[in-house]
Amino acid sequence: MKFLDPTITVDVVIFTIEDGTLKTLIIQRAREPFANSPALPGGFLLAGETSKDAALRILRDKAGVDGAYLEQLYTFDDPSRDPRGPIFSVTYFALVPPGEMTIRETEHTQRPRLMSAFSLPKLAFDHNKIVSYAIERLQSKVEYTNVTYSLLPKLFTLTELQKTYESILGRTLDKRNFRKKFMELGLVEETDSFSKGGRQRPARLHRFTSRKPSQLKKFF
Amino acid sequence: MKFLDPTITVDVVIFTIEDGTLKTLIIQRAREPFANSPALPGGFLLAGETSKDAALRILRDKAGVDGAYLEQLYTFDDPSRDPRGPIFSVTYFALVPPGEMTIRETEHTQRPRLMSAFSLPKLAFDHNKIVSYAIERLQSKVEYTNVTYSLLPKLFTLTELQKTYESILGRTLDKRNFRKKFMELGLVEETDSFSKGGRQRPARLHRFTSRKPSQLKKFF
DNA sequence: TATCCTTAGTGTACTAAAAACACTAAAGAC
DNA sequence: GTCTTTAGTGTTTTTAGTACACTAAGGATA
Repeated sequence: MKFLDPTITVDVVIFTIEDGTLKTLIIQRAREPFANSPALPGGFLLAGETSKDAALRILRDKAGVDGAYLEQLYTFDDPSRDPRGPIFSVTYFALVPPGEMTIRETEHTQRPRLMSAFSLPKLAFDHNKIVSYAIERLQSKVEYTNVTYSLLPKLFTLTELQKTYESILGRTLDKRNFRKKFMELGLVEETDSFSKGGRQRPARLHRFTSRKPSQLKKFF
Repeated sequence: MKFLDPTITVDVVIFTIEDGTLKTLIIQRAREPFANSPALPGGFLLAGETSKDAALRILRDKAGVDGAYLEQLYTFDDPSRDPRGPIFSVTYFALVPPGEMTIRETEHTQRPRLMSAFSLPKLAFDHNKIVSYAIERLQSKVEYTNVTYSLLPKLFTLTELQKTYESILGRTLDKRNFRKKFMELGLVEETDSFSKGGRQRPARLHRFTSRKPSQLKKFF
């Protein structure tokens, strides 16, 4: 009876909102296999690291982000997923507020960029599957929890909040019902500040009453 | 830069219903670490196996079950979870209809038995955490999908169906509302058979209209 | 400085789903 | 034949969800 310890990698789906669209950080692989293919940021586990440590390291190195929301997604281990042999990928997804990423090239990754999560090109390995899985998870999370606080700046307008939901769920929501829900549930509260710089009526800025994950009965 | 490939184990939370209670298969470890402690059935990955293969093998070897519902849960890798060092556990949960298990001892496991999932003793490693996680997942699955077909025999009474839900959710449900929901959603259908042997009015036996997983809008 | 354009902000009426609730039916035990 | 036990069945009330249209305020422009 032979035991096998497959190699372990960690891949991270890093979501953010840009131009009202849900986007994911995609890099271009510098090396084989799948050299020059677009792929998720990821890498091998280093000695002494947990998978979460590795995910945090990838977030820091490739996106310049500390303290983002991070959640384990699934472990992919189909033997055909990597031509080099059986390689387990423990996957995570991260949520980063708009504009907080500092995208950096590294030795093995080129041309890191944000791409629309819903219309990605063919990615290396089984990375398209991983992204689909992450979107699915994000969509259901967003309907039953307050995680969106980690996709928005500290202060935001209710329209920005709504657009964030719409860009994740892929459908439009009713403005009045949306606001009613949030105010009734006490998830957000008014501040005394207003948005500036638009060429229209300024919008009141709001903040989340809590920036800790919490489960909710219902949502949309 | 050193890469590390931690050892990979697979642990399985095997649920079934016995005496109207949600139970889990628990074994007693024959060896260190945690010799003689109760624990989840599990083991190391064999050469060429995926984690799912290993979970199916464990189900077959320890519970004598083929073709049960099986779903990956989470990958636990806290460095302190195993005194031997960093060992990743890819965990699964399985659903087995009542009476379909053939519990077997194996070389490394003694006294396999079903125990109430909600009142387990202290288990080896982080196995209590794994069970909590599995219960949580099962509870939410049961509210939004038809997975319970895999916890019931082909033919069952509506009372058995309701008791299954109640034992998983840990609360009682209204008989009329429960039946209405199932019939309206078309999840179960009547058969011409009736339960026998009770000392009361026989109950009509029902079956699921479909035994494939499907998502539902709402439930309980 | 008046008008226009754009986004902000607000409440009510209708519809659908969930929850609460109590009696009759049929079999076996005694 | 009576008692005990579980099976089986609809309606009403309550709650949550959905649909919907106008006024407000600032910047741009003529």
